[in-house]
Amino acid sequence: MNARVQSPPETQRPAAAAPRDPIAALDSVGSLLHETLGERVNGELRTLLIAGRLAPGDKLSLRKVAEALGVSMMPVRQAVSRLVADGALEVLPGKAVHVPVLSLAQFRELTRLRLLIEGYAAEEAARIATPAEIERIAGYEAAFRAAAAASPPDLGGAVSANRDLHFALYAAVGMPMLVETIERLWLKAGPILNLDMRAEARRLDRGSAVVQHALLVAALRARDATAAREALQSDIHQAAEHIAATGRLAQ
Amino acid sequence: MNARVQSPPETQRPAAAAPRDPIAALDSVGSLLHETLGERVNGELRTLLIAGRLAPGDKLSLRKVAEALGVSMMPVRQAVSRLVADGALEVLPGKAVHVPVLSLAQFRELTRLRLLIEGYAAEEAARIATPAEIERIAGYEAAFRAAAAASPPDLGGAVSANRDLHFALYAAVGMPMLVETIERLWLKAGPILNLDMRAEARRLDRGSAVVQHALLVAALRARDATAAREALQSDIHQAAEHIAATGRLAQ
DNA sequence: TGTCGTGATCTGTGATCACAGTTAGGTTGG
DNA sequence: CCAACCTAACTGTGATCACAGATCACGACA
Repeated sequence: MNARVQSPPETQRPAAAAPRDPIAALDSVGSLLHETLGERVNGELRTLLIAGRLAPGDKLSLRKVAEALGVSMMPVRQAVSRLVADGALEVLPGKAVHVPVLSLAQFRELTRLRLLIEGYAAEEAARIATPAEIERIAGYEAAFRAAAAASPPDLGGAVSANRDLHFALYAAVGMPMLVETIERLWLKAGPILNLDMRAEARRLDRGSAVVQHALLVAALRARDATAAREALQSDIHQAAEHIAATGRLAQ
Repeated sequence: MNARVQSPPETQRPAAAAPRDPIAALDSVGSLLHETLGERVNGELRTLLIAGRLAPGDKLSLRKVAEALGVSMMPVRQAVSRLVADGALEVLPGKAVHVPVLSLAQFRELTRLRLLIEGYAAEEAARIATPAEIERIAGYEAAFRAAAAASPPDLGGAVSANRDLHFALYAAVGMPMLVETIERLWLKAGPILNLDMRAEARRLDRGSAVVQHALLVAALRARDATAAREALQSDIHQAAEHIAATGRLAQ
């Protein structure tokens, strides 16, 4: 059933006398196009969830999703399994898989975790992000501001820019597992947060997110870790308070 | 493909005139025995990983695992899918699924995340754990100490007691998503940490874990959040340094 | 003796079918 | 007109089969 660590990888290709062999140049590509169908479906559903295109309580049928995406039921099953493991989807025995409906307590817990982990990420990013990464983040900040200021507000664009802004920040920390952890939290929060942002222009008009994003970028440029953390935490906190106030949560 | 939020759940059972029906008392149980085969396999593999019974680099075959557990390949596929989503297993196209071999950098990142999140959990637990929960944790601490002091040391018992101790602490915080997040980190770290603890008695002899565990329990009883966090972080830090010193990590 | 080629075997992936349980809609009886 | 039942459709789960790619070992050639 199991075997100990096999031969080390450096013995894979025999040492050739040629200074440059074309084989070695080829095997760097090709790793990306080996994307399995299940992973593609997984990415598709993941995007829908984070973007708030799937609302809490929405029901999905494996067969319907499979038909809509032009694949069989198997890849969908694999994708849904992974999302259920992440808590992004739920499946009760005998019932259809559905997007979980968070209770107020669960949403509050989710927000506490986001404040802790994403706050830490902002702190670290302010310390070690490269100038290029900071400017990239600033670009998304500008895009978000523009989407919010447009009339009528570009809600879909704001959702995308907001996501890009945050994850560019987290990626700048250089901790892939941290990014994965945060993405898991977004998968759970996305359906509520972004469905709301997509539905209501008021939150964008008030501009609290715009303000905090600007403060964040300024803190990054000033290498002020504390200010960066506080700006990001304020962004999360204010959005969460807005959601909690709508009373759209269960219980 | 999707439908809006359906009828609220309070309409599920028609309002009966009877003050107490035995049916309502029964449907609280039964959720546990409705365990699918895939979940059982998932739990089985998860236990093996956290306990360090599967070493980094170990290869698993879907068919072999299925045969060993007496089920078909399908439940194993589902379980492996979930564990791959958690990063606890890896599957390269065309190759067998295997336990990931962490690089030193990845292990350091994992440790940083554990210090942040589990440290936070210890802090909160010191604040809100009930006396009963603290005594439960103290019981596991005693079991760990006894396993470490035995001659020869009860390595398997120490691994179990250590796991029970930590997760009793985290459960006391009352944040299920926090526990899930931590469990995901343990799934990745377990194969290295506990394989080592299982193999080498020296770490138990030196007793650094015993000391930190005792400090942790004392801090919990004193409601000293800072001391609890520091004791837990020292426990994690010292174990991680020990692992890093062995040089068993890749690259 | 060393090295390359080649075929059998094993790998995960995907599709299709069968089944038990639930859901929803239509119909019947009051 | 309303409620209860009953049937037909739909749900996820599990099993079985087919397939392309990778691995490994044996054998032939230099």
